[in-house]
Amino acid sequence: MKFEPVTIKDIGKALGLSTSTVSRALRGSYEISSETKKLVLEYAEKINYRPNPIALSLKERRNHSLGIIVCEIANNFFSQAINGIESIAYNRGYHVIISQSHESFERECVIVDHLASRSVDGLLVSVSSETQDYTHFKQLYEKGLPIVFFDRVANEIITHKVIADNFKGAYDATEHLIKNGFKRIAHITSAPYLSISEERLNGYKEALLKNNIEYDEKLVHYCYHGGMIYDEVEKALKKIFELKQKADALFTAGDRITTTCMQALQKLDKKIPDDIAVIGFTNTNVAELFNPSLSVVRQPAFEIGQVATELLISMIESKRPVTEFQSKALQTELIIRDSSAAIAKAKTNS
Amino acid sequence: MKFEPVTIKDIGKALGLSTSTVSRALRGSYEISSETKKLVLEYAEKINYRPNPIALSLKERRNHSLGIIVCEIANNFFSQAINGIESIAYNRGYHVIISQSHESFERECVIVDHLASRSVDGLLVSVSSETQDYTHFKQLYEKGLPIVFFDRVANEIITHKVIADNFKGAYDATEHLIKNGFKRIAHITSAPYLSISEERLNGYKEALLKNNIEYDEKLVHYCYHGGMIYDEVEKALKKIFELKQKADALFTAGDRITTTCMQALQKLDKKIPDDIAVIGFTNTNVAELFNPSLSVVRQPAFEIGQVATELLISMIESKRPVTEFQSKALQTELIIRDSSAAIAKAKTNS
DNA sequence: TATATTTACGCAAACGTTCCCGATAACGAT
DNA sequence: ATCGTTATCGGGAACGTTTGCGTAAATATA
Repeated sequence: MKFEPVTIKDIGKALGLSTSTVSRALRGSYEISSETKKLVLEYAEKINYRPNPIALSLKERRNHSLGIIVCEIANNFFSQAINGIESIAYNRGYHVIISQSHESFERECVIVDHLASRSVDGLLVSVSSETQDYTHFKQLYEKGLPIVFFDRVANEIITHKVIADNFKGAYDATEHLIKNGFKRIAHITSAPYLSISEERLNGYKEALLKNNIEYDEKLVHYCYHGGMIYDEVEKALKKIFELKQKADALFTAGDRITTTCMQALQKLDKKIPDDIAVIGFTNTNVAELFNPSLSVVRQPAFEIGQVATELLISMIESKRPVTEFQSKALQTELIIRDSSAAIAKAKTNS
Repeated sequence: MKFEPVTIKDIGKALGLSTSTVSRALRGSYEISSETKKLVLEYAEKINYRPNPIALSLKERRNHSLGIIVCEIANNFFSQAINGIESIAYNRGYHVIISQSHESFERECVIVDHLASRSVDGLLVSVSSETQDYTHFKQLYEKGLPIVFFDRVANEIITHKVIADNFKGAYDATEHLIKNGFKRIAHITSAPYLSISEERLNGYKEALLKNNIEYDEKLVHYCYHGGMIYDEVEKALKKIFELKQKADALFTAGDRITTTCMQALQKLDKKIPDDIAVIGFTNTNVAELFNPSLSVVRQPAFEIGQVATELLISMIESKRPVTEFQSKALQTELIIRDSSAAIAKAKTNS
């Protein structure tokens, strides 16, 4: 099928004008007589003329579109972040092109190559859980393609970064468990080299330290696929339950990891919070419907998307090369529900 | 910031060749000597040349990109459908541009206008819950822009359509409730003029009819914003509970409506399934974590996205105008859990 | 009346690519 | 020696738009 749109040339031919005159008339240039302008405008309206954005892109060497790279759309945090991105982008006249790495480094490379070869003006990136090497981003970035990282950032690339305050979120969650009497707190997180994993692990450690609980690395497990693979999560949980010194609580770091853990715990027939208390990073909006209702660390995903997009667009539209970069950390929200409630035994201790 | 990419012209200049020769060499044309080819290829590789997709689009008058219009990404059904769309699109060399109508007719019109003005080769659409007028689609479609509808379709436009078998899905869900002893089955659905609402309502009615239960329109409520507005859902529920002849079960038609209903029921302190049994259309993957675990009608969202995309691409790439159109209905899956369990009282009846 | 200024428009280049036409040279066939 | 082939490459138009420059006519100024 072919889609035959009307061009500025067609208008010129129909009205006996040159393309330049038509172009200027449409843009309201002062050097076109008002009658001609009116003529052109009316005719353009009549035949429903729309300028060809591709031709414009070629001419202006930009696209008015932003590329987004995330691991997965079907993830509460990212879908909310994308909403934030979109809300800003559309107001500023930018399209948004979303790609999913599906937590694969290889796919991420392909996407970056594909996307960035001049079909977008800038990139909003949350790296895949497999990504340890950032040269594919670095190359483009050094060539002048604006990139802003959010959530999972590449620390070695000097640009704007927008994250949740993962350290504090993890600290608060862990301390909340401690305050409720739990002492053996397991931690299941994503790949260790991810920025978010490190930040959250540090928050977890710091809370233990401040409360005089020894850090035990046997309680920490990494899911290299960010919770996307059920077996990986179940294995981690099983190891935790096999410990001689039993764990009494679990802090999960990641949207997908949290929900997958809940599923695995259900399958393993563990009672929450009696067998194990749970709190986790997640942006699901149905946490209160869970059995038991789920305590969560909620990230300001929408705002993160917004802030990142504003920074990216400011980079794109900046005349001079940008030299000052921001790293923003937005506050998380600790929402206490039943899954982390102090158990009877623990309560008597407090 | 500016992004200065290397062009075919740069290669030509560096190698003392014309742009045409370089172009042909890169495409492996037979009329270029193998030495020249090798020279060009190696140099292109060295400086990491990438063809400018915008220039190609202008020349070939196509974009290799598909526009997606859905109400909301943060919706299990749509995010899964988009995954299906993407899986096909990327394999066929198409980009995907996602836009959200947020259930607003006005926004939908703006998006269609913006997207379709030649920045995409085709459109995959699930209309907003406010949409009753399809002229914005019809205009573009008649001009030759390929459009495939999925989920919420525009029946008056003759093109490919891909949906779940909503009639059967609703029929099965309703009949399941009836078989479990429920007789006063309420139905909360989206806007009445949406294709999915009508199809699901008909399935619901048919199941009642086949089982000799009178249809009572007082039991049916429409949420014109597809469950996105909490109050709308709560109001519908309250009306149902105010009925003299009490409802004993609820069948919800829509991802967002189902989860919002669950939240409202919790807030209204209703016990499921004792006060009211629940089954609903939803693609959430945490239904078994709910309290109680939620019985659902699950749509093959991923496959719907895939099939729709294949049909769209076949339209785009068809040489001759397409005249034969398909309407595919994929089977839903009924997953029984506790929220629709026969209650003790009902059980004795059976 | 001669010149300067304004008004209103057209020409053509440019963005990066492809591809139709030629053009040139080498070479074998006549 | 002439011609037709073949191999190899370049010129230039085209895709749709913007924009610097040129220029004709109309008007104002001297």
